[in-house]
Amino acid sequence: MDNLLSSISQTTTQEQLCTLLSLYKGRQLSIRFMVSLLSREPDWQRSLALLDWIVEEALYTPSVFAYNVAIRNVLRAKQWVLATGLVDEMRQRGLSPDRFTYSTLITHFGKNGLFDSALSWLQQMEQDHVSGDLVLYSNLIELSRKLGDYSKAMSLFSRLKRAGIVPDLVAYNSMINVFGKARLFKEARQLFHEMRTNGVFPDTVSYSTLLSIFVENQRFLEGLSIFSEMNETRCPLDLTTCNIMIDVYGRLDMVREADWLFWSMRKMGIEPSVVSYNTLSRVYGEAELFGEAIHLFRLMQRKDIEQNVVTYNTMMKIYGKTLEHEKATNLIQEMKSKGIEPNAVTYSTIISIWGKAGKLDRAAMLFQKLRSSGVEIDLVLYQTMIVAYEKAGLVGHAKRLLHELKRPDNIPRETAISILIGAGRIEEATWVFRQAFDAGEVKTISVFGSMIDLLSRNKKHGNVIEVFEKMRASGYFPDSSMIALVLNAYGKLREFEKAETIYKEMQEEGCVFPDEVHFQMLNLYGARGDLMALESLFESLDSDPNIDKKELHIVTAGIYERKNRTDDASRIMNRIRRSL
DNA sequence: TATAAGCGGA
Repeated sequence: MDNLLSSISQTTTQEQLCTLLSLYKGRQLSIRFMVSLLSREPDWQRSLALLDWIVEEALYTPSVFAYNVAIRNVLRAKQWVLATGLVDEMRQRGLSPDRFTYSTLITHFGKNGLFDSALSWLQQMEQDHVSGDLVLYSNLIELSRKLGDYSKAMSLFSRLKRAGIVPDLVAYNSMINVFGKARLFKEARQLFHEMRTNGVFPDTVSYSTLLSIFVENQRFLEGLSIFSEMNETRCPLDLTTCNIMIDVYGRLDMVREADWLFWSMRKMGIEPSVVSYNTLSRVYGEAELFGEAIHLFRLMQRKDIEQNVVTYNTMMKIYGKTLEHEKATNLIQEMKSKGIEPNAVTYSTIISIWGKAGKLDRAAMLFQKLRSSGVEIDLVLYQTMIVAYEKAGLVGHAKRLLHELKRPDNIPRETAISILIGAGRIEEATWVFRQAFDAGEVKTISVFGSMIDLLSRNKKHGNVIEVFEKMRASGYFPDSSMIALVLNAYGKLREFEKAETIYKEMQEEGCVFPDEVHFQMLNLYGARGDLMALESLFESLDSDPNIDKKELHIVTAGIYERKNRTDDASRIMNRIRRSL
């Protein structure tokens, strides 16, 4: 046997392999041997040949294990159809896929962006009563999170808990981020309680995650209170926490505190990183402490602290504020000479500075050069140039740039769509969106979101639904603001059934809605004149502890009033008085 | 599993 194993190498041809294997025809081969054969085989085509050989020549039914290895091999080669075929084949042989089969399938499909397929495998797994494990669900949650599909992450999290699995610290921390990104702050905070109930204790990352969520949403005061809670519970600070807090203090104009924190980091045993220096520079810049900022920049160089493209971009912006555009320009040369490559941020900063300094020709020339040189032009860079033209009164040039987005050359179509949306160009945005969607180029959930936003603002209800359906067809879940807009569009088109379906479907999936979405559904029932459904939804919301009761009663009573059902309206309002 | 920089006007 060992002989056989060692005589198979990468260069063995298909024919040689068959000849070799035929020597062993009829011999009893152990499962272990076959699996090791399969595992040693990195070439998916040959691994399939081996599997066939095992079946046909050795008259041996491969085990689930052997199939799992073969499936893994073809998946590594991105042979999705073959993998699916292998699962069918194992079923025909009376073998049931186990948790490793599903785990392999789901992780590979998911990591390659085939999210829909990954989820349908998950569905099959649940149908087969194979329980997924924490690792599998965590992987899927992480994937959804990275794609920005927070609703799907919530759905997976609720499935995980329904499967009786207790999430671990990493899973909880992921979900704090998910709820925060979905702007469900109350739910994000509640996770801290749930964690403690399950014996999982929030750590520095848990707190820093929540902290950064508040910062992202400009809720700096809540950030401060999280920070003090962190200190009260004696949760240790680390580099990231300090960096976030320097930022928070800066945004609250508490420069002295930012300064103090930065300079006491070393005493706490935390070495400030380039991020700490960059953040403090920006804080100085915004407080117009230009001397301090420049001093810090030089200090980094004197102390041989790594500087990066962010350091230079921040400094450039500061020179822009002090109207020293020559110094800003010189920084580009200086960074290049140090081997730091300028990026899209560098270019949009300098274009904006030149535009304000009246050097529009210089800005336009640079922009042209960037476009033809293949540097990735992103949303802000493109918009900066448009804005620079507009400010100089060159409206024609600005319009030409927008018009060129209909046929983007070296600009990704998703970027083109976002720019057109930002400029409020509905027709062009819709047109490019359709083109890009048909070409399979719309992969970012936020593009769907901002399309729906724009169309909804302009009362294009039919188009809202069109984009929404395309998004669902791509396997993405809508977030709560999208649900609100879609419910509204269905209502305007008097498609109440469809609205109800979405609302219920997403809830069954385990998505959490803010109160407004529930209230909107109540309104739709009212608009349809379905008072039975209205009453029953009202009752179920009334018993939900997470819903603001006072508002619920006011909204429901309002609906009854509009229907001239004053008795019902006062009945609802009376209940609020009773409960107070 | 958490952190830094660019537009600009709603």
